[in-house]
Amino acid sequence: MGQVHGGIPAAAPADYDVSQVVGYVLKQAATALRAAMDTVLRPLELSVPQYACLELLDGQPGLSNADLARGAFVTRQSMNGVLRGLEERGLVTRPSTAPHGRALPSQLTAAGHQKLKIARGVVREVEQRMLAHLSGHEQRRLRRDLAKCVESLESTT
Amino acid sequence: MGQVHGGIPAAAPADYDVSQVVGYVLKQAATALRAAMDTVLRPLELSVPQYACLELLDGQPGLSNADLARGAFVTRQSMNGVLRGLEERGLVTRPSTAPHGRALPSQLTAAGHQKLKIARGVVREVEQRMLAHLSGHEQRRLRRDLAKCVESLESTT
DNA sequence: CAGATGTCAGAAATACTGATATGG
DNA sequence: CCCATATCAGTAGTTCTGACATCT
Repeated sequence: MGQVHGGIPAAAPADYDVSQVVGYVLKQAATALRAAMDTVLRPLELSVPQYACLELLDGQPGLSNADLARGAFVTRQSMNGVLRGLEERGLVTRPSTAPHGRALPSQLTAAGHQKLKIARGVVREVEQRMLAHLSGHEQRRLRRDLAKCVESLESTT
Repeated sequence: MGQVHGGIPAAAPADYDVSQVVGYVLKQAATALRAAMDTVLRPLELSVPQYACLELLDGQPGLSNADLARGAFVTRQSMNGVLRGLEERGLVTRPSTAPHGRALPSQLTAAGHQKLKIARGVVREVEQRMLAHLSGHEQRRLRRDLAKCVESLESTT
């Protein structure tokens, strides 16, 4: 029936085409990336937040639940569930008592590192497919422009 | 405690900084935009999917539920709920019987147009804030690059 | 028949809100 | 006191999955 994407609307006045709005395309890209990551991570029994959690812990061991939640763009409650799942499967360890404040610094186990290594491989393939038609320079430029958008949004929010 | 964003990790080997990955920044930007839109739409009693629905129906009157779901990047089930909410509030009309196939083409009411006019204003402000530090050329370039990413992801999926 | 659509149902993950308690 | 953290509870919106009927 009706076509959402692409060219010329049927009977609409050409005053405002949503698909030409940067924010719309941004959402579209993020959704497509999420779906693609989900597809390749599913065989590994990893959700996107779970993968993000492993990646964050690899880069910065000892992050707290709140840190991980911010880094994976989910709530603390959701990250708590994610962390428990990873802990049950032996990919992550958490101390039962807080060594310093209330924060429980998590760590990757050997199995966690191994799992991440595989996951990172398939996710990198997705990323490379996404950026296939962009040169190295264009990729860095895109990352920089997106970072500018984030900075602008977070400044006066 | 630990810092996720920004500079140099504390004790980690500098082999893979997640915050430098395009996909990560893409997700970050989409999340920030979503949050900002949510903030300004809340006083209007509109969720982001509801606003997207109004915007899509304004651009292409008569879109079906499935069309709207694809355009707003939600499932048909979710869009069904969104549509019912908008219908109850008199912003959208849907025929009770399908004029052609099974599709029920929705339309904006006068109240819907009025609501959209206000919502579009505040959303545009958010968008402009997001793009404040990008020139017109850079904005078009960003949109084009993001569209390339979408195309690449959707091609071989 | 295949394909798209609308609808319903259940399970799961997530978000939002509020509350409580602990530690810096 | 203020703030960040961890945790629990309830509500709600969303996704996913599967299923079924209708129409082209």
